Amino acid sequence: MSRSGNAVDAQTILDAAVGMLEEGGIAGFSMRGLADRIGVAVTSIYWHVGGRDALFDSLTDRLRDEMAALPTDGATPIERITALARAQRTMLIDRQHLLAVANARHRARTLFVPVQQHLATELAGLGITGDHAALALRSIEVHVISFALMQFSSLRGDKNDVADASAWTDDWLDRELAEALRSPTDYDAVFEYGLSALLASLC
Amino acid sequence: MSRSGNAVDAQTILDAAVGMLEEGGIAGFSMRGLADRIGVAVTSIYWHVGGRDALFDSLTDRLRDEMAALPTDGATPIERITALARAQRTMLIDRQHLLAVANARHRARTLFVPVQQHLATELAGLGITGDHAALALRSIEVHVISFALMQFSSLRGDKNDVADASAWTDDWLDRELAEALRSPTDYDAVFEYGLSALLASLC
DNA sequence: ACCTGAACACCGTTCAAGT
DNA sequence: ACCTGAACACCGTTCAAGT
Repeated sequence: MSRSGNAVDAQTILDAAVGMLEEGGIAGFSMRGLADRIGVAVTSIYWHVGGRDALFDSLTDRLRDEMAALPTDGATPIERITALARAQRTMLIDRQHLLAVANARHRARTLFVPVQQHLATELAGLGITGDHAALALRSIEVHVISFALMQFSSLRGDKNDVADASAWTDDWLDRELAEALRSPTDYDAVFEYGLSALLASLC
Repeated sequence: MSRSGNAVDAQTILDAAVGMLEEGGIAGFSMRGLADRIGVAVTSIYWHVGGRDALFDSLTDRLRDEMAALPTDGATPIERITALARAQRTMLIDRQHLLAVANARHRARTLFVPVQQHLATELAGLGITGDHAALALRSIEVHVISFALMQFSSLRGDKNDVADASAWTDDWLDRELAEALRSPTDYDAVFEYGLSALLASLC
């Protein structure tokens, strides 16, 4: 419908898929809708990129490759690790819907791969190697990715935050705590809190 | 099909839904399939519990209520917090599919509600109150839940662990680290590592 | 090599009709 | 009050047929 030239290749299809996902999320995505958006029969998508699963896998691979260029500046190893974790988190939140796509394919952790080697180098700079390095690396990995995953998920259902919070009446043990728990979660603060706890345990 | 008596009420339907989810996961669940399993017309489910979303919400509420009875033994506040976090994590892994259901409704964090008050009490015992307590509480919350969510998701796509690991050749900077990263993630160890880092930052 | 339409086997949901 | 069948508007995927 929306296209005039007929240069339909895998890249064009993937680009259109990203656009569609950014507009309506994973719930708003369908093979048929994607075909309409490109102006082609559904079946032609199957020829170029395969089915839904294959398409989602390709999008995941694309996002993973984009993650290779994340900035890693900072004076000390700890600062560089922090910067890397923050930058990746920002990018994942930015690309919420693609993260959801990776997760739908159970491949969210794949997105961490390009960061692993950088992180291993920084850990080595701190004298952390072997099993300990592997543990630290994976802790940071899970913290960054699962956190983004959950934040994304929570933002979509923000009414629940309020509903659940109604359980916190003021006459409960700590008025300031009750107050804080009644307002929506400050994900940035919670992320930083967990990250610095993880990094502190390294030294 | 499978029932003879005709006592079809909301509870029976929810129980059957849990059974169906345990067998085939969220992907294997459908309203029509559930109706067949009970031996009733699909539309009768709509009368008793509402549509798919309402049904999933009810299952989430049920699981949330079950979380109220988690054991909290330990000599010190830190030990009791640790025990609580571990017990909840074990239960979430046990009920993987129901956790996935809650997540599909963007209500995974709801599952933490029954634990919140216990945790707040223990934090108060450590002299932690107000905003700091809120931050600590939510850090533990996100750690427990998002971790279980991700572990569940990863286990379903375990082939990726191997595929991604192929990037780790031995001639890379740290042989022992490469070795460790090539084998599948020990989620228990990573969970404990992150949890103790969080708790250490409390004191 | 590329694109198509038709068909298959599914979905969730609504609603008028039954008892 | 409870349950039904029919119908609507969707899905993803396959495959033989076209050019």
